[in-house]
Amino acid sequence: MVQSVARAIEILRVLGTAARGAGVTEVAERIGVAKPTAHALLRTLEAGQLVAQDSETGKYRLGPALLELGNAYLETHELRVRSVAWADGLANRVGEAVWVGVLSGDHVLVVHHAFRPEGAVQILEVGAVIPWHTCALGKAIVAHLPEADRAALSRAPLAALTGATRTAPSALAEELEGVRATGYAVEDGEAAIGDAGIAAPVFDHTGEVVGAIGAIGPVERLLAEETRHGLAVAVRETARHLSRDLGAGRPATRRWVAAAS
Amino acid sequence: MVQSVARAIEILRVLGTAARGAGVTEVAERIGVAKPTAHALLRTLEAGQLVAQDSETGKYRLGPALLELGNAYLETHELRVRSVAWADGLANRVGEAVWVGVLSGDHVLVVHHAFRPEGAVQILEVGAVIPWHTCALGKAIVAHLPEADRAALSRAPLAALTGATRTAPSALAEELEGVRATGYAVEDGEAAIGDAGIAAPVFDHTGEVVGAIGAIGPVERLLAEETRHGLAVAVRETARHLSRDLGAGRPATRRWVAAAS
DNA sequence: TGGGAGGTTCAGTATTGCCGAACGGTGTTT
DNA sequence: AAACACCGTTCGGCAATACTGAACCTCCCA
Repeated sequence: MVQSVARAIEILRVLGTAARGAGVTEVAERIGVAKPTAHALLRTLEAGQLVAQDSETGKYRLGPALLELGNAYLETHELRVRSVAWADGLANRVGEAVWVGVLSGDHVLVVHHAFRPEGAVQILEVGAVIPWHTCALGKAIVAHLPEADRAALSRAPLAALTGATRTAPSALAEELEGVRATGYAVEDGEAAIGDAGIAAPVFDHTGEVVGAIGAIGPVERLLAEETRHGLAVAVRETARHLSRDLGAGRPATRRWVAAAS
Repeated sequence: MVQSVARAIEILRVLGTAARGAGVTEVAERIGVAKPTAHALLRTLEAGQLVAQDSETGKYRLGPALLELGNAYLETHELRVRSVAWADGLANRVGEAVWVGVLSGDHVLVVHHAFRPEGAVQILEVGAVIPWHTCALGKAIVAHLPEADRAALSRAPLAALTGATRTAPSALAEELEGVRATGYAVEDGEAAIGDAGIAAPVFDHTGEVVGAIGAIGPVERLLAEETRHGLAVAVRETARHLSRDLGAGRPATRRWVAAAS
């Protein structure tokens, strides 16, 4: 482990959460180093355009190179690249916005967002992060993780974002069991009031979950009795096709192939 | 300057250009360090999720945290935040896609993309980078940079992306003069054949250029004699309003206010 | 005009990161 | 089938390198 690099990464995290930027002194305090140390690290990051210094206030903020690197991450991301066509198709088929997400720590990271076909103004959510237990994507992924990983994630303290958020490990374990049985996960206002989601897991050629794909929208449209089932089927089918694209099929996931063909 | 951090940043750059990821040995060679050194740096970056290791091939690629940080950069970016509403308005007014960009080194970085209103499938270009001299956004920005910066950028070797790309410093200097005179810049198939752009500079409260906003689309629609002028006016007006939003007005940029009001 | 806060520079010290050599695994060649 | 070559990884010792305390400068505020 390289100490200075670890500290530099901490600095990026600090600047990412400090909306208006942060000064050398503040950064030094937050990461627990002397002021000149923080300064040297910041200058190095600045040279690489990972942070930028406000010419007036002297405060530091995140830099443009991060956006470039984030974009490069997306372009080299196997799941994301393959999912674009499938996500657009699904969005057109069900008439809702579609998200593709991966697990990053204990959060879900949205790596693709296909807009709702006849949508008005919609904001792009690529790059957004959501606690795994509050969204359908997260539950679909975690339900299919190896036992050990799943247990670790369920043990950690789970925040309640709305009154509907489930935080009890036992209730979640039960719900994940249901996800494995039906092949899809549902969220009903657990991350934001009124928003719902239906998502299914995506596997790669080793048979491990690599992410999930799902539809997002208002509770009224997504979870209405008459549409809900059809939507779940469409999402699940798309997830299977996408998994096949990624090479899933033979070893641990034969059942998917059998069901899809 | 912290050596190890600078090297870590180099590694990110290397991984960003290596489409299929890179191994320890390759990374070590590219940045000119011993194999164990590269390994230690990679492990540290991996702990911070800035890179991820492929569990099978052992190769390293960029990690999800970069997308999160890139997103955080966008959300704290003054110009980007303020431009969202103006860009959408402009896109609706002129019926074309609208980009907002900033200068990052000698490239333009797209920080916002408003889709064309009645557009079919459009891919999102946020995070994309384009050489400054091949796009309208870049020319609009560079034309209004301080003399010294402008000279430095024009001196550097300029790549030709299409047959229409202007690379001669003298021709560019003349064009930039024209940009300053008219208040907007034009691109005609200089980055990609058939694509055109019209952009105007955006200033902040200090009177310095911070970026540019412009319309993008096929040459036939954008540069047709009958629409071209109206489009230029709309773009320029939007840029002025956006500049005012950022506090531009009194000191060095009085002329903009006078013209706009 | 004085005080204080914040960003920046400097020089010394020992902590820390770097390298050479060696290990274990995998895929390829002979 | 055995030997080879390649790659990611680990270890230990040396010294280069990065961290710290103290001081400087500038700007802002009282």
